[in-house]
Amino acid sequence: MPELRSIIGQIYKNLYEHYGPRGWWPADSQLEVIIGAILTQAVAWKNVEKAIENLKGEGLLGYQDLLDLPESKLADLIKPALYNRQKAKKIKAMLGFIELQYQGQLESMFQTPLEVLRSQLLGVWGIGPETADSILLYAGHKAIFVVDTYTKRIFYRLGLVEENISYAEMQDYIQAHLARQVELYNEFHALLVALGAECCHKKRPQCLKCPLKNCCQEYTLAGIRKQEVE
DNA sequence: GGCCAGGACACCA
DNA sequence: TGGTGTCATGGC
Repeated sequence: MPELRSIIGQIYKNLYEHYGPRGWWPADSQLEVIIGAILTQAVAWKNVEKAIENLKGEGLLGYQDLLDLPESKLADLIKPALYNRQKAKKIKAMLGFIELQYQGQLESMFQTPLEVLRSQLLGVWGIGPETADSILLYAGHKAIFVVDTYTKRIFYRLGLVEENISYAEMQDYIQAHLARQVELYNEFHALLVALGAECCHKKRPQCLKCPLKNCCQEYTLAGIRKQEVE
């Protein structure tokens, strides 16, 4: 266990003791991480698994296979992941970027300095901050924290941040309180997702089994009107 | 059968 | 800059 400080460290510790190591990202290759990061946009991971299985089942999760695959066929295969036509377009845009900028070489891409590559990724159509950071952390092993809906919701309900905190602010907050280590960022994000998926749903503000203990009581203290909770 | 699930983009004021 | 509509499947 790395040295931890502040309340963030305590949250990490509680979650780690409750869930154990998550072993993220659930993928067999860097390319699979990239595809999964796009597919999971606005969707729980369980929806993505079937789409990934479809691609694997057809033997189409290789770089050149995906590059050659017609967009419409790709859209059909990833249907279970929701917004499939848009996501097919996004995957194609990402592959086009890798092809054009790095001649299809992921190793070369991930040798690019973090801030430079992040900026490039954000320039690709369909790649926003969370998707870019997921790719950088989980495929590129770069020390950057991935913020998602769960992260904001959990820290808001703990009374630590504003409800409408921006992506960059939330990321700065975490990174300022947690040592810049790839393994730490990897595990913490995965643990927050585990908690979020289990009990911090949007319309279920109260949860009796939360391993963070009383975070939902804090939720009422964080400025939420009581009738919205009850 | 309705509702909800790890975003990102376009468009508008 | 911030709010809103759009995308559009599958499981509970």
